[in-house]
Amino acid sequence: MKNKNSRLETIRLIISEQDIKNQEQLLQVLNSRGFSVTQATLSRDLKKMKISKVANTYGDYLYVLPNHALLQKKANGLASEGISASQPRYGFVSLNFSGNMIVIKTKPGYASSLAYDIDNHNVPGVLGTIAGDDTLLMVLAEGSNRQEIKRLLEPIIISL
Amino acid sequence: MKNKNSRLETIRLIISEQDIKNQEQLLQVLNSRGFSVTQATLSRDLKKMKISKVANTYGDYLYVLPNHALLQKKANGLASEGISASQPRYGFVSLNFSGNMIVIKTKPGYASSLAYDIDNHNVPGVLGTIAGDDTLLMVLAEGSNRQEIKRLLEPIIISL
DNA sequence: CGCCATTAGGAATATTTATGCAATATGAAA
DNA sequence: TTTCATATTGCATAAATATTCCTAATGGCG
Repeated sequence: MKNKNSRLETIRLIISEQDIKNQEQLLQVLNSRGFSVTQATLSRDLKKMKISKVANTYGDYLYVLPNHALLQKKANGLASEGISASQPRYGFVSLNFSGNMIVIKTKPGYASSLAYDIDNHNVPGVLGTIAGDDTLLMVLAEGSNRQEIKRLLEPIIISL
Repeated sequence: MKNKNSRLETIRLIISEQDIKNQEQLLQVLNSRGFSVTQATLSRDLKKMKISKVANTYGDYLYVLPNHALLQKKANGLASEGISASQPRYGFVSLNFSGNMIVIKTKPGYASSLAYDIDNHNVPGVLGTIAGDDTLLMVLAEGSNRQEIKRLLEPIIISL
């Protein structure tokens, strides 16, 4: 049962882990993980997360997460002002500032969904994000206060 | 009326030129171009070409070609320090400076083709670009003049 | 030519997804 | 707490898309 956010997060995980070809199937999987909702709710959930169905090489249409990045990068920031998660969400690993940028490392595959969530929160001072597979690059507005941005990001990354 | 292949090609063209949100709408456009078919045929056509519907930044689900790089549209709008499209009809959404970088936001799927184009123009002062799905990051040479760079970029963005 | 296999496509229908409405829950403000 | 606003969700149904079934048209090939 749990709450909506954990359901959304679970949906993202399921979508990225296995081939889901319709909402009925997604419903089954969610049930097996303790979530009980109707197809109507799933339709709304998917729309909210901008999830869509695209064809794979075999022509099967499967649900996929949005904002899949085309590039992967590696970062090597310094860590004096970073965050380390106690109860990491989204496979969060680390966060470091470098110049007017933030580099967030995640477990493989998690970067884009975290980027999606950060984008959705419209954090002031964050001009944009680019996500690879396990690295998320955020560009900050000039004059941004690092502590302030960190304070705003922390609940998004860690909470729940 | 013509043959199937020219219809398929026309569909591809329409999809990449305008925002099509359902098969009914596509049907209208095809009619206006002299093709007369039913929704059933369109469904088959779209499947054959692996076309799918994905959400744009505003949450509207639109048909897109399987290869995002094929999306080529035109950009309009430009502005003061940065450039921003007040009513973004094309891929370009906004441009902002931050330190020695520029962040360009585009509609989903457009960033990489814009990056490609900018790279090809060898704009002096632009060291390199990296693109995600809807965000393009450009790294500028130190001491670059913003107005100068903007002046060089504008025609590229607008003429896309 | 006649015969068969293949392809294309319409009409009707099935399947899948989205939504209007109403009920309940949650949260904020007084 | 009470009240008002907003969010969440299910149910029923609408809308959108896919498919089944059938007919025609086409192209070898003997």
